[in-house]
Amino acid sequence: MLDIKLIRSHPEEVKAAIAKKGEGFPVDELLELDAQWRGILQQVEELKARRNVVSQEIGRSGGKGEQAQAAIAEMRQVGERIKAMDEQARELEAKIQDLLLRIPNLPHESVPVGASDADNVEVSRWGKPREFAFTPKPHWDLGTNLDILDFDRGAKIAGARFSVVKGWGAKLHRALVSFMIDLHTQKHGYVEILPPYMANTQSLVGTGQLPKFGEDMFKVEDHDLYLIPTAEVPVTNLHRDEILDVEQLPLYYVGFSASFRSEAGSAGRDTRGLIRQHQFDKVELVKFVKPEDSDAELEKLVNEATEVLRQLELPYRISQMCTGDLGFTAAMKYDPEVWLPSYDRYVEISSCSNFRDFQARRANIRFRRVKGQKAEFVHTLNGSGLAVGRTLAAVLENYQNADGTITVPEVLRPYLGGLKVIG
RNA sequence: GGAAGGGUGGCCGAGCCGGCCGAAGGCGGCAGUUUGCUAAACUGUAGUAGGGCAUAAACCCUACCGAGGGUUCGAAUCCCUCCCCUUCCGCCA
Repeated sequence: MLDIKLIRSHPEEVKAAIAKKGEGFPVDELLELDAQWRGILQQVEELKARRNVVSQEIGRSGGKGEQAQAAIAEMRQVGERIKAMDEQARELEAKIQDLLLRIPNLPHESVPVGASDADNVEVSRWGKPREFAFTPKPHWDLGTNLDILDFDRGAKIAGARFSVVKGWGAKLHRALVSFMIDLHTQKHGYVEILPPYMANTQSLVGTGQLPKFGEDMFKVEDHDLYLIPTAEVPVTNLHRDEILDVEQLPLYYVGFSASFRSEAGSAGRDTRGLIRQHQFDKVELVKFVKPEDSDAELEKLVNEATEVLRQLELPYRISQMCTGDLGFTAAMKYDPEVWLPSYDRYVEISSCSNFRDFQARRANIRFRRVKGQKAEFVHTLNGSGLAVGRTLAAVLENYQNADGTITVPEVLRPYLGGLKVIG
């Protein structure tokens, strides 16, 4: 959410910044409603001030006598007007609030301007895609042949885009989770969080999934609950409506959870394998920082997320999202992408964003620099560290052998009882 | 799911037969006084949000006692609905 005061004072700048994201927004309509609201507010507050004064007089006089009776009759009229105007003001305010919640975040000044993912900028590469002496198989074939992935039965149980991970595959998956969480807690100083897998409307408004993107989630019937599309939601909302001590910052959390996405609008894309599922596990990094630190914290976050790939020795590159590909909530975003032989290209395996105060304003997460001073909004950031299903796919494909077996990456062996090869 | 009791300022806690209650008192906070330093004591001070207001300070107004409605000239206080917490019972991993 943007600051309405910023929009009032710099409407043209706001419009221009939104346009860079390739989106339009009725800023003028919003300002018109805002002006109406303030007009009514002034009038109704005057009436309330008068009613307060007169009511006190009535109280002092005991409500007896002609004068008091007249005052009571008059205030009854005033009360009617107040009620009607309050209703108008409420309606306007609700509209304004709804509009504010639908305005995208403004891009960071430094983000390259572009229309789509075609204009994203590769900022770095690490490792080299392996040259296979044989034709590499996609992970869905490898996994099925080894009987560690079962897509048919996943479909039987729950439908398309669900899968079952089995035996050494499940163990390898669990090893990846432990490895990632251990790395982030032990080396990067994150606090481990196991959050609720469902969240209420307010939480989803806080991180920006609602009100605009309800269709992308699974809603629980008869409850104000959604299956979380990412641990970002519960973990960021840990501090909703809180004022943090400045000494607490920066706060680093590593949340682990399943993530549930309806994938509405992705029909026909990535239909094979683990790449695009309705449910996948993810290790998520979330930071709460002081505003002046968030730019540097984003760089650090990308480095922490990709440390997983370096230790797994998986080749990757980092793309910086252009203004047109930032999405609704991000001011700046880097996507680490892992090399996937079956796709013959780099595939997104993480997404690291700086939201600045966009989420903090929605979720009302603040901090106080000095006691007695006004609280300020924190900046929030998050990034996958990493998406576990995609990492599993990348490990299977990049570590496959000619005979269809999988070599276990060095760093994972301690988690698998020293196992060197699956198959 | 059933029964009972609760949700008041940073925290504890009074008020709850309607008006002088933004709200006693205590703790904590902040600024002073005293003191070689600390502690203690004493004095003073202090909520949040929105609007007036394009802007700093000041000032004024409005709202806020879990949330939303209602009654009333006037609601922390009365009525209704909902949410949350605690305890007991039932059920359950």
